Amino acid sequence: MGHHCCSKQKVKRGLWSPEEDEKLVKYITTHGHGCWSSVPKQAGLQRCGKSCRLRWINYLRPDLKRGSFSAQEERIIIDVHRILGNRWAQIAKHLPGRTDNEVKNFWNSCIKKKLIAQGLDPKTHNLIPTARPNNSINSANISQFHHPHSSTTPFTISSPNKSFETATPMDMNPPLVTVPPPPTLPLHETIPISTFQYQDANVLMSFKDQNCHTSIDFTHGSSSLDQTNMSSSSFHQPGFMDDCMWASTVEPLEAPRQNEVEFQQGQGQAQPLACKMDFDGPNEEKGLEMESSYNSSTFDIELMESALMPSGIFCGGSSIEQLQWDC
DNA sequence: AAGTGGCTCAACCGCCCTACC
DNA sequence: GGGTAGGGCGGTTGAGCCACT
Repeated sequence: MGHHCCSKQKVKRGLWSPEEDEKLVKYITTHGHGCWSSVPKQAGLQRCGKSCRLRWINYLRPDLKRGSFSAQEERIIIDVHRILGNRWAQIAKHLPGRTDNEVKNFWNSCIKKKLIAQGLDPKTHNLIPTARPNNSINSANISQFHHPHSSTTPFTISSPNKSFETATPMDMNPPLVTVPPPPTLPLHETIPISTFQYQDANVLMSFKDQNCHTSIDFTHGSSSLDQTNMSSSSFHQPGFMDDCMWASTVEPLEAPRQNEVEFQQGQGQAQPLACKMDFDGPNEEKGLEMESSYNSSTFDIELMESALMPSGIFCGGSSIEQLQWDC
């Protein structure tokens, strides 16, 4: 059964011929697509509007990048997928010229198998407990383990707080730096996550916790990230929240100021929470502190710095910090 | 040469969301 | 509020290709 937009008329299905492609390209480049359901008729095609849309988006668009994925693109897909999961359209937005379909196919045909071969669960990116990776992995080489696809990856575990680099053997969740719990676990703890340079950067954070209450303080040199534009309600909804964009404005202030964001999740299953914050501003050093109170058994924090740049995302040296507490 | 199985990827399917009436 | 259309997106399918037997 076809889509309701094309159920009324006879439509052709299957592969597109060069003639059909030519008709569609000619029409859209001169008229634009407008309403897709009217495109086939206007362009003289016996196709469903939806099919035209798909053909244009996935194949005929002039800004598409053809050819195989680069190592950097592969790394980006893996890193973003680890946070967002199978949200191909979202992942594809980080790869100029690539479509969600392309990313999805590449994942299913290539990356997924690579991860499995390395003993990693492609869904969680964690080590499969019973799996034995094909290649032996040195547990001390955390950065290499986490990003096995690129020796030149910009991601390094290089927290300014050296204690975070003291990792325990990676027998449970190898993609994360596991921090041994302190002898007496404090209910509240302030953790300096990282200090980094940024330029028009995003910070993408995900939380996977149980009954966790977290607040994050941003300090920003002589200016501040204004909290007033934040949609606070969306921060409290369970599940992934990549769309709760915090469109902060950076306003110069006379004195450093802190902003606090609170995340709270109710009882129940651990769920991934993610938020994305956009920062506009010049290169400046910014401190980021996280204060958390928790009573869960596991609490993962992941920070990723990226930059929206035409050549791709993710810039910076110590651009990712990952911590895990095992209480 | 023919058959088979695995792989890739373009295209479709079905569901969901939003806008509009 | 309910129905409908259009668009977006993730999952799935299947044609075509290739390597192997």
